This record gives sequence, structure tokens and C-alpha cells, in this order.
Amino acid sequence: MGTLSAMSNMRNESEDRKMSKGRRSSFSIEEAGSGENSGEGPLKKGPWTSAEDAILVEYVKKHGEGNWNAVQKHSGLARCGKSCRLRWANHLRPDLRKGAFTPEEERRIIELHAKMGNKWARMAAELPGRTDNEIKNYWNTRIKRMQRAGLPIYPADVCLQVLNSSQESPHVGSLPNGDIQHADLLQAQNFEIPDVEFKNLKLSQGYLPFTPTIFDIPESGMFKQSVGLSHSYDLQFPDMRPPKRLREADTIYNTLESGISSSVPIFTQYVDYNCEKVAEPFKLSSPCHSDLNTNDHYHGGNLPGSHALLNGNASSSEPIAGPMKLELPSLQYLETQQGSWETPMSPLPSIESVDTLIKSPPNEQTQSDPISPQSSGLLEAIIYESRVLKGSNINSCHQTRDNCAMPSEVVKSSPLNPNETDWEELDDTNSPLGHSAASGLSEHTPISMISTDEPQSIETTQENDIKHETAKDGPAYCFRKKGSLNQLTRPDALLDLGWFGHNSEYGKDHSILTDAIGALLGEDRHGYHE
DNA sequence: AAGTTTAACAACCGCCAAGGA
DNA sequence: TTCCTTGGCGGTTGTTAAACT
Repeated sequence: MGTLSAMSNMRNESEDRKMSKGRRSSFSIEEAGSGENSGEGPLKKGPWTSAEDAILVEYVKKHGEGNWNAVQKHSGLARCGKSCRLRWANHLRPDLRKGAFTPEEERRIIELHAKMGNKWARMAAELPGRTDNEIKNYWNTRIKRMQRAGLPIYPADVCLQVLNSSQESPHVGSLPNGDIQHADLLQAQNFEIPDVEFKNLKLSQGYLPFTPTIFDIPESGMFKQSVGLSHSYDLQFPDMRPPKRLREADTIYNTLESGISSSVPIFTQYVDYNCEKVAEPFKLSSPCHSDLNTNDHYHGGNLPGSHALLNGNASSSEPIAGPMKLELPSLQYLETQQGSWETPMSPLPSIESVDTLIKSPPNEQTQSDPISPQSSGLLEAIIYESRVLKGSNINSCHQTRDNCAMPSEVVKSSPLNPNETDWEELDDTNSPLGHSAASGLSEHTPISMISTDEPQSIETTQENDIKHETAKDGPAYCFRKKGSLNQLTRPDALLDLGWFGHNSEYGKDHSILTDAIGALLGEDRHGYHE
């Protein structure tokens, strides 16, 4: 935090110096510096000068806060009211607490965020002297760092604390007006973490004193997009590339005691208001871990969601039921987020994990299903797929799911795995890797590979009362009903057809699949490269 | 020593809700 | 009831300095 302090102290001293260069000033400093202009003409943007600050402070002394648009009239300050208000609130207020966040404050921020999500103003209200902007900046920087480090956003004890507080009281903390979604969502069932999930835990990284609990998975559209695909189980584990600086990690994890409990709701973060849409299909689509499939809570099939734990930036103040406003944080889908735990639950690999796998072939993770081709290459997978197809008329959909590995897992462990560029070339809108932005995220509700043509058959196989999406919200990667080969955006989607495509469309689709596999093997028509 | 990366920070932008005309 | 103004909030971007390679 020495750096932080230094930065903070430096702030005022260097402010004017910084301003000499200007950031986004709409006109020159000379113009702005005059400050007391006629109150007309273009309003200045960019950094504030000391003179402007003095004018604003003087104005507030005389007139009090508020009526910010009048500042320009009364003082001649060439700033819009909004800008004045911001400057006052964030920098000039006398009760502001300058300097770096203390460890206590940092912890408080984490706790508050776990409860509130991105409610910066409310968080600031809980931290006297701190501004929402400060907290927001801190948080964004923090989660960026944590993601880069592959560390969980929320320490275990914070999760437990929120969980406990939510159980003790229907109103968490001092949240007004029943804004308790986060806490309620945290009341997910206690999860036992299968041991297998930690096989690849890289404790040797040295900065993971506790079991990772909450992982910063985007909850909003990005999350929805990815959850049925590859990254919904992108658990934040130490990256293969440790960050250059982990000062924060030291601070946080030294500050926050690491009492880990096996009952920490590890996977609740995957479940949001539409959890029923995503969890269950995913359950189906992980047949190589049927042991886990039988473990409902593992997949959160019936669980309430946890926005707070989903995403460091996720706001969860929105009602759970009904349309949810998508809040898309800037950091919600960093590349490093994908380079994560090699959980078998991740049907599609992150690029980094693929790279890792290519560089160092997988070992443990491929042991779960001797039948599945996940330990072989894509070619084997396709061969395997063809075998499955042959038997598909006999086997029920459910059986097939239970006996087959996710095709994308084949890709995952395959040395033929296409690289990121390939995916991007294919179809960004369908690629989780291509979704670094917030556009159109809600358009593809990830239902994994379930055929949208016959949700009933799926439901009959489920113990949980799950309502599946209809075709209009079909999975991003699933084979679309009207699909031609061009709509098969990924090889695993092709394979999925075989894995899950025992539906009424099967006969029609099968020839397409055959073509597609042929294309995969020989034509390279979509730009798959080795 | 130079170039690159990262963290911290400041400020703007757009959206939204409340209140008043 | 509608429109406008104001204030608040959250997301994003640009800049700088420090740290790192």
C-alpha cells in the first residue's frame, strides 16, 4: 500500500502538472484557467485546475451543495453542473478521507461487494470519507489483478460471513429496502466440493492459502453465454502465468483470514435468476462425471443464484425473477479468466488452458471416463462420435448423455485443438472467447447442448423441476434446427449433435453431421487449423 | 537504459429516476 | 399527463507513474 499512499499523496501535488498536458480538455488550459469567464461558451472538460477547485469550493461555501448547474452562472466557472458535483463529491468535500484504503477498508469493500454487488454509492455510504468512484476504481483494479492472478474475487471467509449474516437476518448489513438479493443468493446449499475438482489445484503457486470459493464469473449476458459452453466452470485457479505484481494478493490474503470450510458454496455463482435454464442442461452435458451429475447441488440445479459471487462486477440488486438487466462489467471476461482450472466440467477449454495442455499434456483430468475420448485427439473424438451415432438409435438420449463425454472435452484435450484465432474466425457471437464485449449477450441463453426441439424428453430425465428454454433461446453452440453446415459453428457443436442429437431431427441432421465431420477432417471449410 | 506492462486515478458519458412546471 | 431539469449512479476511458523485463 505504500504505492497507494504515494500515489494519493502525489495526487494533489502532481495534479496541476498533469493538467498541463490535459486529458480530454475541450479547449486549452489558458481558456479554462481563466475560470471566471462569462458563464457562456463551451464548458471545459478534463482535469480540474487548482483555480477551478478554489472557485468551486468558494461557491459551495456560499451557496451550499446542490443546484450545481447554477455554479456556472454564479461563479463563472466553465464547468457543467455535473462536473462540478463530481469534483466536489470526489475531491473537494471536506469530509473526504484521502489516502490509500486501509486493510480494514479493503476488507469492508470486499464484504460489501459480496453483499451488494456494484452498488458503489451504497458501498461508499458504508465507508465514511470514501467515494463511490474511489471504491469502484479500487474494485476494478482489484478484480483485474485477481483475475490475472487466477485468484478468487471473494475470500472464503467473506463468503461465509455473508452467508452467515444472511442467515441470521433477512436484511443483510445495513442494506435498505430489502436489497438482500446477494445475501439471499448466498444462501445456497452447502456444497461439498468433490475432491476431483482440486486435482489440478496449483498450491505450489503459493498464494492460495484457502480453497478457492468464489470465482469471478460474469453473471450477466456473458455469463449466460458462457455458462452452457465452456467457461461456466472456469474456476479461478492460479494462472500459469503469475502476475508480475501481487501486492494486492499479499495484502488481501494476509488481511483476510482464510478459514476455509468445505461448506462454502463453491458453485453457487453459476446460478442466477435463470439458473434453471442453465444448470440442468449442463448437468446433462457432463456425462463423463456422472457421479457429479447425481449430485444435484453440485450443479446448483435448484439453487438460488448468487450474483454477488458470480462476478466481481456484477450487480445483483436486480430482481431475480423476471427480465434481468444485464450489467456488464468492464472486467468480466478477461482472458485470464479462461485460463483456469482444468475442471472436467468445462466442456470447452480456454485458450490458455489449451495452450497449457498442448505444452504439458493432461494427466489426471483425463481419467474420469474410460469410455470417453477426452484423452485422445479430435480425430479420435470424431471416430468415437461416429460410434455413438451408430448406437444412438438404441440408446436413449439420456443414456447417451450419461455415457459420453462432452465432445468439447475432446477438443479440450486434443492437440488438434484450434486456436483462439480460429474460433474468432468462425463466429464471434458464438464463441465465448469472442465475447469480450457486452453485445448481444442475452441472445443466446446457454443451454449447453440440449436440443431445443424436445425439451420434454429432457425434462423427463430430470429430477428437478427444470424448465428448458425454447428454441428461440437456444444454445449458442447447439445445432440449430434450420442449420446448415454454415450454422455449425464449432466442431464440438457438430459432435454435440451426435451426443445429444437423438431427437426428431436426427435423421435429417445426421447427414449434415456426416458432412460436417467430413468437412472437419478434410475440408477445413471453416478455417480450422492445426 | 529503454521499452512494456500494470496500477491507480480522474473524469467523462449515458442512463435513469425524482421532482417540478 | 407530459416534458424538462437536476442529481445520482455505474460503466468506461485516458493519463500518468511505478514496476517490471
